[in-house]
Amino acid sequence: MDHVKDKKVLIVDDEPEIRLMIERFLRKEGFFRVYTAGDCVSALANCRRDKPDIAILDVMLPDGDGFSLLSSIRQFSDIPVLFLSACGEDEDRLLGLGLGADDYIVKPFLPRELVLRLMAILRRVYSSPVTDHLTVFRLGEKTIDLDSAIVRNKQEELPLTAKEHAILVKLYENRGRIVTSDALCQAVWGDDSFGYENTLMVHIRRVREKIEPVPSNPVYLHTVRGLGYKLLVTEKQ
Amino acid sequence: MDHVKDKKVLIVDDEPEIRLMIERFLRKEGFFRVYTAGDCVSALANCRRDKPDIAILDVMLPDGDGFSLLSSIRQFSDIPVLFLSACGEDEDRLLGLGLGADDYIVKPFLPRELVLRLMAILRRVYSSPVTDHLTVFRLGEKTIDLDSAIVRNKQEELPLTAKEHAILVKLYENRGRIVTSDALCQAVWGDDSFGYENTLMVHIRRVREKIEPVPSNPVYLHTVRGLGYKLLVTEKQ
DNA sequence: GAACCGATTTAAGGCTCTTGTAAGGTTCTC
DNA sequence: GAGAACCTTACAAGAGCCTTAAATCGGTTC
Repeated sequence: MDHVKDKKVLIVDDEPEIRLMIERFLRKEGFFRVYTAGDCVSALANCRRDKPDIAILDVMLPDGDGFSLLSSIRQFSDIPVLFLSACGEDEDRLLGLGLGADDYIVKPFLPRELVLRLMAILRRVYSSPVTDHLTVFRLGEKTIDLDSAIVRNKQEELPLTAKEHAILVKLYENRGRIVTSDALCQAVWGDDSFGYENTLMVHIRRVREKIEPVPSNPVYLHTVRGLGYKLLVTEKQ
Repeated sequence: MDHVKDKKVLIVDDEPEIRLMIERFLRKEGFFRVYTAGDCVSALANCRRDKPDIAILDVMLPDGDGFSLLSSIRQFSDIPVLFLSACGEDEDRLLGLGLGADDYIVKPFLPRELVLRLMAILRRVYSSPVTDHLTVFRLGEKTIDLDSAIVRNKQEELPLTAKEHAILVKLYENRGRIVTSDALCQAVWGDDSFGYENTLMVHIRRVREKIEPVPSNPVYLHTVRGLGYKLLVTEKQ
């Protein structure tokens, strides 16, 4: 359940020895998807291409500083970031944290501390209660397992399709509150989701077919006319 | 929209000056539920009683150290923890982070950095879409839940329609203040809302039907003749 | 590469409840 | 007491959602 070490890590530092040192240490600890970059340009390229789950940024880089790099990354990604800094300047720390960095380590540092902090961040960011163990819940007789996209009802197992699953995830993340059709479309089809309103209805119907006792008389997946849809989950499981 | 500063903060430090300094700074920043403790025993008691949302722990305490205190707290609570340490010993940092602390600050520190880190943690931990109910409040017997567009009264649940919901949201955003009919119309029908004054009245009546004990004698949704309407909310829930 | 199969989308007709309108009533203000 | 501001009620229309079936897409198998 602790897939922290499956995460992709990007290391950005201008000194090759440091890059290598960190990379070696991470790999020794069990991280196996480690990328490195020596400057802002290749770091940005990597972020777009490999979509790392976390980035370790040096403040000092040949073609700019880590802070402006972070700003650039933030244009298209909100991955957590850990800053490395040769100088322990308080101003730098504040700047980094203010920009939305998740942590700040001053060189020289213990590799072990870096790993601990890294894992602390990864756990925090990627193990939100919703995405972790809470994605199995019950609706009356049925058990909805979003981890494996299955609806269990006594013996039988109904698999959820991709769209059905996406809809239920979004609704479950906002269980108890209304989710607008727009928000649902966006969750399912991405930003360019205009025009899918009708399609959404059809999928909602399919979801109801699987999770509701009587699909035409929904008691869990409610329609709120003019506002959106709402998933009612009585108790946590 | 960012209810980070509504969170309860517990400060544990043996030096009263430091406690006071941090408390003052937090209050200045807008935190209004700040508790303090000078030793492990009272800190534990506070955790059980006031259930803080985050704790700032000093490592050195008169009746034990912060790490064992954290272990004790972890027996019954998984609130995020930020360590303060006079000594910048690497071993201590590792120990704290290994125990599941969320951050580690070395004295002396800038108060501003402490607040930034604190808020970073709070945002990370408590900003799951499910946990922050923004708009649930009570009016006498009834509970108005704007997240799910429902008025609860004992057993029964009265759903709000889209227009009713829009009106209540606008009024709630300006609770205690007068909202002009124009502003309400705009909130409900958009910029081109001229000519809906009468319609608004009808909807106001419908809202009153749902939230007022006696709709014809409103005590929560007041009319201010010549000016507009006003929602009276006694206390947050 | 053709045939198949499930998933997804499109489309069209149907239903229901929200909404806006309008008309008459009430209360406040000058 | 007259006019303005606001309330109340009922009802018709259509927006918004449902449902179903057929068409299309995308991947897999032979």
